[in-house]
Amino acid sequence: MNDPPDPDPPHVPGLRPIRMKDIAEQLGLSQTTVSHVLTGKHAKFRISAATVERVWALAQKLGYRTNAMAQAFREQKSYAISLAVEDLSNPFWAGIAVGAEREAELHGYTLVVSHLAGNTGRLRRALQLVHESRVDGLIVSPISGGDCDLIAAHEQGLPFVQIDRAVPDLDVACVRTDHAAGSVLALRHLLRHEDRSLVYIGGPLDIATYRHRLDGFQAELTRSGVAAAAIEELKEATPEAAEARMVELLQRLRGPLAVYAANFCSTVGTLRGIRAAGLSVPDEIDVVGFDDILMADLLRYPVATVDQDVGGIGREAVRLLLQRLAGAEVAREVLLPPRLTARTSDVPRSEGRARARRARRADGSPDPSRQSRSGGPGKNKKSN
Amino acid sequence: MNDPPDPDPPHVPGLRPIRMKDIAEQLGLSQTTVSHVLTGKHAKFRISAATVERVWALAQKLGYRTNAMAQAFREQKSYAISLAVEDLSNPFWAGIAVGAEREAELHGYTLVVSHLAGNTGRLRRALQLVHESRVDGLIVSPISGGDCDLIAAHEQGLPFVQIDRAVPDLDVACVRTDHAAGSVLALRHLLRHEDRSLVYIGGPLDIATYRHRLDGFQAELTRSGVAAAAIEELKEATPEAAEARMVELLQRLRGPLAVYAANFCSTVGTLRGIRAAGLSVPDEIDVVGFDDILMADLLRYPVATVDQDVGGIGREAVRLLLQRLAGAEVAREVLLPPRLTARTSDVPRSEGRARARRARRADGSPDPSRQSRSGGPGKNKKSN
DNA sequence: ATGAAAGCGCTAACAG
DNA sequence: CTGTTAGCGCTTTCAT
Repeated sequence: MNDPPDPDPPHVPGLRPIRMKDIAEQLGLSQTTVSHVLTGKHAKFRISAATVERVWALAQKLGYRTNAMAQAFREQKSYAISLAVEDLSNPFWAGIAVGAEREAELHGYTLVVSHLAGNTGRLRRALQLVHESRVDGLIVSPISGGDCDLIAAHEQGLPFVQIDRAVPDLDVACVRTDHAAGSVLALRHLLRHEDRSLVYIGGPLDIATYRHRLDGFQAELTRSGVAAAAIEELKEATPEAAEARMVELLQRLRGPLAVYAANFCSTVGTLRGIRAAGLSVPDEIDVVGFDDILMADLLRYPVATVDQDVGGIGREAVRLLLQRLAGAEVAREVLLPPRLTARTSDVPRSEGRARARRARRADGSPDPSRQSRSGGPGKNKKSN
Repeated sequence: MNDPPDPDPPHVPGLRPIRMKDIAEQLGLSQTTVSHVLTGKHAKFRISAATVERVWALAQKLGYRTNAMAQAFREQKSYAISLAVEDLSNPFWAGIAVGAEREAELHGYTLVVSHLAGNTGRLRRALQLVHESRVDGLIVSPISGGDCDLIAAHEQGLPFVQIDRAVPDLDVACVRTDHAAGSVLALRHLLRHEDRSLVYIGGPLDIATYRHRLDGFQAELTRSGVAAAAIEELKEATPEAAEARMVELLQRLRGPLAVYAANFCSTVGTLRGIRAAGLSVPDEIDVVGFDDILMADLLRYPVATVDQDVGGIGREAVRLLLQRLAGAEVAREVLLPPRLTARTSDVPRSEGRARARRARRADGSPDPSRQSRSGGPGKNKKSN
């Protein structure tokens, strides 16, 4: 329509992005030369400094942006990776996403997220993204029922890495917390008091995660030459189950206890059971939980927790995936060390205050304090 | 290298995806015809049923997948949108991401996430993604210091929508909770007892969100013909500030109270202050908080909360963005109604149990109960 | 030191 | 009903 009356469009805002061709034409150069300059290969092609300068200047003036779609098409690389997790709204997975996004960005990659919600259909769609080259590779946390899909995907050579959980007998890298090491931390912490009966309470042992935690606990017991008063396996990892079991346990067991509640829900249930029994933590019963996730801050229970390096899981998963995309052989398993966070009193101070800050809402207001804790990308705001 | 000795590769797994051309050649058809069939336009072009069938069969057999990059390049549409939020690891934003991802997927779009962490550099990179056509549009929650970047982006015609917060005087759609309506819910709930002094405690009023909440509260006060005993504006929205204020308040005010703690941190602080004073909720003091976010479940405080429809914010933001990308005029502001969740006792039951389930870790174990609550996409698992 | 040309996989306008 | 052709923006030989 109105093409002829528009022979010199300097920078009309939303209309038609600038292409290399545009720059070339206005400069009386070939598009090739512009490409050489703009992709930083002017040295290699010995473009004259003057030309380089002119191209740069005009590109700047016109607001040239490389067209990522054309580039992706040309190179057959989308520069995007996908993260498919069970439940993005869960702080555990969200933390992984944060770490992954950070690392991906560092390498010029974009992070696409998929919320699987236990749905194998969604898992298949996530795998599709790779097949369709919408993303170059996938980071996935295996969900129940999806094992065969992942096995098939691997046979087709589809590039992915697993996180948190590994499909049995599948030769694909997995990044997760070293749960056994976490149990070692927990036990050593509990062993700082003498003469306490040791209790382990955790989730069902057919789940590999819980198996690892108990194994680590028992191995360290052996090494320490001590015995546990009770090993409690819950049939269901819920606060209710843990609370019930704890109440029951407190009737059986005498004397001061040291409890390792080996997962989040067990921790909550354990604390409730203890409170219901009218006992105090940590004076009468000491508790170490697993996974922090805001809880300790909000409840202000003086419990120590074994915290997973969720950001690290995301970060390492991305690194592994990118290595694999680059054709390198990668580790079969990457274990990240957890850390133990001790909390001393009911009154938040120092570290406690830092944690409180993480739960605070900013909502547009400047955040006065902003320094990383332990390298993790886990700064939080906005909780109202 | 070994190209000649491989003239007929049926479906070698990871090697070279099948193109339309491959199908066309093997069938002695033109690539165009294959395209017509595979894109479902065979009716329009009146392709013979036999041909359609042959193409379909071979595509199936060869495992043809449309190459999204080529398609994106051709159509100049990436079929990806970006969600840039302050802090992905915060359940509020993560919930929005879940809702957004669901809606995006429904429309064949992919969701790219960016974790801004209050960093304007990251915001600019998020805007870059659109400039570079890596994504078609952006959903962004304005962060402090980023207003000018967003204003500039809008002037350049870059397609985006805002969530939760709106840059003042910027004519760009914003999707957020109807905070004022939330306050109405809160006040009506508190007014169910007679003879209670009403207290409002909330964050600083230079933040629009908190302003809206107080405005809604006061408007409803007027409509109800009642007066508040105290309107408390905290300088900082932290649990510590709220607790201190509450302690102070409890010394000043006599008689049964009904408190509206208008944001999450205020709620936590308020409850702590009340507990510190040895008073009981809700018998001596009734409390309505703002934003659920696991708290009520873990703390089992019998407080009601005004909960935001976080999934809905994500969903509507995507809808608006896609409409705008389709060239439609869109609403300037979309307000989502919050809902009030009442909790009656200390013992979790019915709804309480459903909430508990959300906080539970599945980790590979099958999830027995799986039905949506109130249309929101917020099924949760994995918290250990 | 610069340019011409081909092609990545797909779609669409236009012929037959 | 099916095929020919051109082109999306960019990179990359290969010439000059």
